[in-house]
This record gives sequence, C-alpha cells and structure tokens, in this order.
Amino acid sequence: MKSVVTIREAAARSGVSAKMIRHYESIGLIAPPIRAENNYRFYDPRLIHELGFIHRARELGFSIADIGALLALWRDRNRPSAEVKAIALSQIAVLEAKADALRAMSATLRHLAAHCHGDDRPDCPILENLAGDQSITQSRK
Amino acid sequence: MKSVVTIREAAARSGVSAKMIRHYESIGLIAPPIRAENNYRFYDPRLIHELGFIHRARELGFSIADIGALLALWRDRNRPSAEVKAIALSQIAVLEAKADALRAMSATLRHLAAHCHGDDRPDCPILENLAGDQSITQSRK
DNA sequence: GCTTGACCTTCCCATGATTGGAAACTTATA
DNA sequence: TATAAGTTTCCAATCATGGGAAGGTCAAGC
Repeated sequence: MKSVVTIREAAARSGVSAKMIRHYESIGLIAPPIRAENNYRFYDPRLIHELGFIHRARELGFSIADIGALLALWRDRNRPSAEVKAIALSQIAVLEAKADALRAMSATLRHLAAHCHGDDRPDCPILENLAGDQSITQSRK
Repeated sequence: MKSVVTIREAAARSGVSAKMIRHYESIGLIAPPIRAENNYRFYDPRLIHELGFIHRARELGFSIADIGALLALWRDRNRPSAEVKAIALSQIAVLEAKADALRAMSATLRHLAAHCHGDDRPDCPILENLAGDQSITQSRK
C-alpha cells in the first residue's frame, strides 16, 4: 500500500472530495502537497490524516474558520485543552440554537398542518396563517 | 395612511428588506410594482400583503421555490388544500431531518467535551476523536 | 438659488461550503 | 494509436442575503 498517493486516493482515504482537497489547499487550511514532475499532487500520510481530521470536524458542523483553529491546536503538542474545549462548547451552543430554531418552525408548521383538511376543499389554515390571519396560531382557549 | 408606498415603506410594513424586495421581483417571485415618473417603485396593499406572506413563509424555513408554489396556490381561490398540506408536510420533514442532524452533532460534541479537562493540560479527547482515535466515541460500557 | 441629507435606481461583489463543468494536459489500457 | 480515465487550472453556479459604489431625485433649510 503506497504511502504517497494521488488526490483521488487521498480523497478516498480521507472522505474529503478531490474538489474540496484542492479548495482547502487554496484557502490555506492545509499545506500544499508535493508535486510530481507532471505537476500532479501527491499526498503523504500526514496530510491525509489532516484531511480526515477536517472531514470529521465538518461532520460535527464546525466552520472552516473553527477547523483552522482546531488544526493549529492539534499541531501544537503543548496546547491547553481549555482552548479546544472553548471552541467545542461554542459550537455546541451554535448547533443547539440552530436546532431549536428548526424545531420551533417545525412545531408551528405541524400545528398548522394538523388543522388543514388536506383534501379538495380550498380552505387551508396554512395559507391563512401565511397570509397574516392570526386566528390559528393565536391560542385563546 | 397612504395605500401606495415607496419600497422603504413596503419593507417596513412587510418585514422584507428593500434589498430583498427588489431581489424577489428580479427572480419573478412577485410581480413588478408600478413605477412613478421618476422610476421609483410604488407598492399597493396587494403586493405588500404578498411580501408579508413571503416574510412569514421564510420564517418557517420554506425555500424560495416552495414559496413560489405556495404563492401560486394562495392566489388560486380553488386550490385544493391537499397541495398546500403536501408542501407543508415535506417542509416539516426537511426541518426535522436538519434538526435531528444538528442534535446528533451536538450530542457527540457534548459527549467529547464532557471528557475534556478544559485546563492547561494538552490531552484532549475532542482533538483525539477528530484525529481519528475512536476510543472516546466507542461505547463499551 | 444652492446645499445637505435622505431617499431611490442599477450594477457588481461577498458571504460559506460545495459542486459542476470546460479546456488542456498526462497516464494507462486495449 | 485510439480511447478512457486520471490530473491540472479557472470560471461559474448554488442559496438567501447584505454591502457598497455611482448616479438620479426630492424635500428641507439657509
């Protein structure tokens, strides 16, 4: 198993598409790999490892900026874990805020849809609500 | 209170920014408003109403494409409510899938962060996990 | 009348992460 | 040698929104 591979193989091993590998290089997130005589990029295990790191961080929703910071901390053997944890906690807060917003939208829509016949008749509380009629969402038990 | 107003007033009344009002017109989501002799746009209550509709639909996370369909249904007095409900149910599914994905990310991160000291010491399960070390996320109680 | 400031217009560009594709080149297969 | 499959760079599109420039228009105050 070769340890220095083309961009296609690096993509397969890291889970990052070849397109995005080039992109991450262009924005300076990863170092440029070595080039063969034919100008092809070749990736060593260290770079592939970093790409895998990026891939997993993206799966956790980290922004590219955050990943840049995390990579810098990861490369620093003496980094304080507090810095990493602070980024993670901030990201948790962002994720939960987004999830809450989506849940709120979903709950409102479910409420409206529950009152919509969903048949051939034209009257529809969903449209009425979007049109500004408050009678559905107003709770006046 | 004038019933035909400038774009600024239409923005204030509908909750859609003037920028976005022009944008929605440019993509055909709303009809072009009348123009005064000086080429200024002027909005009548019907258009302002539609902009309010769009604003509320955006708050519920509908895409512009979906809003176009909803607007068409809204303008059609004889539309079957089933079509509206189908769009809403699809949107609910999208929202909940996104919320679930965010919650899963958050849960994983919370789990990792809980095991991170968050002090001056360099060892950090968060970075270890991102680096590909599975020992944290593997649950082997 | 002239200046100032607050509008309006169109146009281009940026965001964030990713994908698609074109044009040109190299390599491997048949 | 033809072809298919890789690679390179560059440009563009996505989605919804915002920023800003450059110029036209309008009202108020002096």
